[in-house]
Amino acid sequence: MARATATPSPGILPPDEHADLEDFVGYNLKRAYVIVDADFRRALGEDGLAPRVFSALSLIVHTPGITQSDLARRLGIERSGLVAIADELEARGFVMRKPVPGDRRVQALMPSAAGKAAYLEALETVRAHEASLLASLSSDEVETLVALLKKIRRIGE
Amino acid sequence: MARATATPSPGILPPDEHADLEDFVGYNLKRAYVIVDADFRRALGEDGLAPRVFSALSLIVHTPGITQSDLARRLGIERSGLVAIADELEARGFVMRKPVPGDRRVQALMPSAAGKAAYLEALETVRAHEASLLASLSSDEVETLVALLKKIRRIGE
DNA sequence: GATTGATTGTTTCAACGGTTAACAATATAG
DNA sequence: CTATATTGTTAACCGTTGAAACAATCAATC
Repeated sequence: MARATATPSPGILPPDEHADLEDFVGYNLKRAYVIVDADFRRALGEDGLAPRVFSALSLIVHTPGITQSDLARRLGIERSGLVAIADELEARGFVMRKPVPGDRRVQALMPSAAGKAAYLEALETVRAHEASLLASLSSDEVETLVALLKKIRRIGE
Repeated sequence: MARATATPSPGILPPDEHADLEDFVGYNLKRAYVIVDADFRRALGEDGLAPRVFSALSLIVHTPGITQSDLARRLGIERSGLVAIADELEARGFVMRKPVPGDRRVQALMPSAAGKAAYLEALETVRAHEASLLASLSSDEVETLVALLKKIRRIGE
């Protein structure tokens, strides 16, 4: 732990090195994210749903008829970025773009039966893999971790 | 919050919806990471150090003479990806590639005085911004968050 | 009812971060 | 000496994201 005292270079390094890279939330967040993200992709396989596609499908299944703009807002991305996601979901036959009577601009995203089934299956797979990956954490730890992450999320409006 | 009961579609949705998207560690990790990452870049400005460059510089300052391969391992990326980072650091005059007597393959990464100064300044900036961003979390909460994230990091070897 | 201003979905373009695969130079083990 | 491994590097590629523009459509205001 003590390394500043042995530094041969001029004393530019401050005595209070309390805020190392290892102590930054951002750095640890990134490193942890990379690990969990990789596990997710491993879980859903080579040509399975990517994380963002899974997230979109989840919201569509839970909120049938949601608009692309609304979905983008909910996911925190631009609506231009959501087009490719909706395209993929539609190409897989999991989601349909249905015109809305009142407003001819929007197209409601409706999950198909196959979409719902695929979602539930992926859900179970992801859940199992995440639980297995995080086996070294107690359920209490996971709970507080999620709570703290949600607290950070709440900062971004 | 009760939405399954009002779903007009056939009862494919299971009664135990405990594992929603919002409860996944991966999803919350990603969302929180995006927020903190954006704050980091905002803090260091348009043409400031990118997170990964800052991380690399930090390790070089704390471990003068570190090898590119070692640095890549420490950062959890491929050594091919580190070339661009080292290039940028060298172009900014923050780091020098110094040949090592014993082994003519490796080049030790040495921080310049400007590099050390730039690091310390960036360090302070990032620290202040992160503290301000996470003001809604107590120092205890930040501490446990970092501890939990490190626990996840430890999973990836 | 015509005009102004927003909103929606979309395309195109660029940037970034990262990986893989190859390569020459060099080092190490058998 | 010969095989094997490692280092730094380049080149090509992929996934994610944002920015900017656009036509179609809606809402509000005169």
